[in-house]
Amino acid sequence: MADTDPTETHRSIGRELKKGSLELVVLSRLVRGEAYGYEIVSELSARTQGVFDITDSTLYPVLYRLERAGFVSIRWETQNRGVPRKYYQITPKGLTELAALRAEWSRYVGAIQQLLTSGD
Amino acid sequence: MADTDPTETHRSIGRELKKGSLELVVLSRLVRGEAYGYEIVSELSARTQGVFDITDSTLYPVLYRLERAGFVSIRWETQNRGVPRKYYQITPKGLTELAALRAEWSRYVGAIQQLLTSGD
DNA sequence: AGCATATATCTTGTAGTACAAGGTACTTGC
DNA sequence: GCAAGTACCTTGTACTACAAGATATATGCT
Repeated sequence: MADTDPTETHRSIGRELKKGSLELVVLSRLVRGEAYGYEIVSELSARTQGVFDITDSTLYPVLYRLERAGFVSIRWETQNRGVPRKYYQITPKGLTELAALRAEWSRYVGAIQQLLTSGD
Repeated sequence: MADTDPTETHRSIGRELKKGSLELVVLSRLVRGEAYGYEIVSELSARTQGVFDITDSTLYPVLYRLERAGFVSIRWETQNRGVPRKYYQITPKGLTELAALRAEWSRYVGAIQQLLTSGD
């Protein structure tokens, strides 16, 4: 077993940081207007200069969760040219959730900031 | 199967938010001086007014990970009165890691902030 | 003495999650 | 024809926070 790799200290920090904030980010995007999955993936990476870099196999389960909870609604667009697209829109319930997530995020970031700058 | 609970939307948001930032928080605490597990648990909750609330069964695996990676060192203190305490100190390697985690955290928070305030 | 409570550590099992890897379907360019 | 890009979805894996429980020592109460 290759269990004693000295270089295997912290495989990927950012991976775990995304947990819990993905819903917030996606819902926040949908406030600006409807969008489809593939669009969101490439947009997030571009807008954050690659910091928030996710794959489609990460996003689709997120969208499915949001849909199942009633935070987004779906509209299929089978256009003449190209693969059919599944457009997602934020619902009133989703807007409420977004406000809660924003508050939670602020509280959490504030708490960590307080811990990091504890010059006590 | 109780799978269709309407009230089961987002069990606990904060739970997932902690992932990836626990190492940062713990190492940051140890810069102020050595501490033992039970102490850290109660201190974090108090310092953040209950926002960053973890249990000991969450912290101990974290400390074990940090120790295994060489980011903290251990000193047992078997005093006359009370249960023996396991004191943790941050190592030079841990200080380097802390700097990296701080940078990663800043980048990540900055990226999200940018996404949330995109008035475009 | 007996027993609950607080301190302090550790282990096991569970649910949730990001992501790699792969699959399907349609369209355009070579 | 066929590779590459777009766009969707599924399965399996590694990691994680945490509940639940176990263990040991000391103090307070009856």
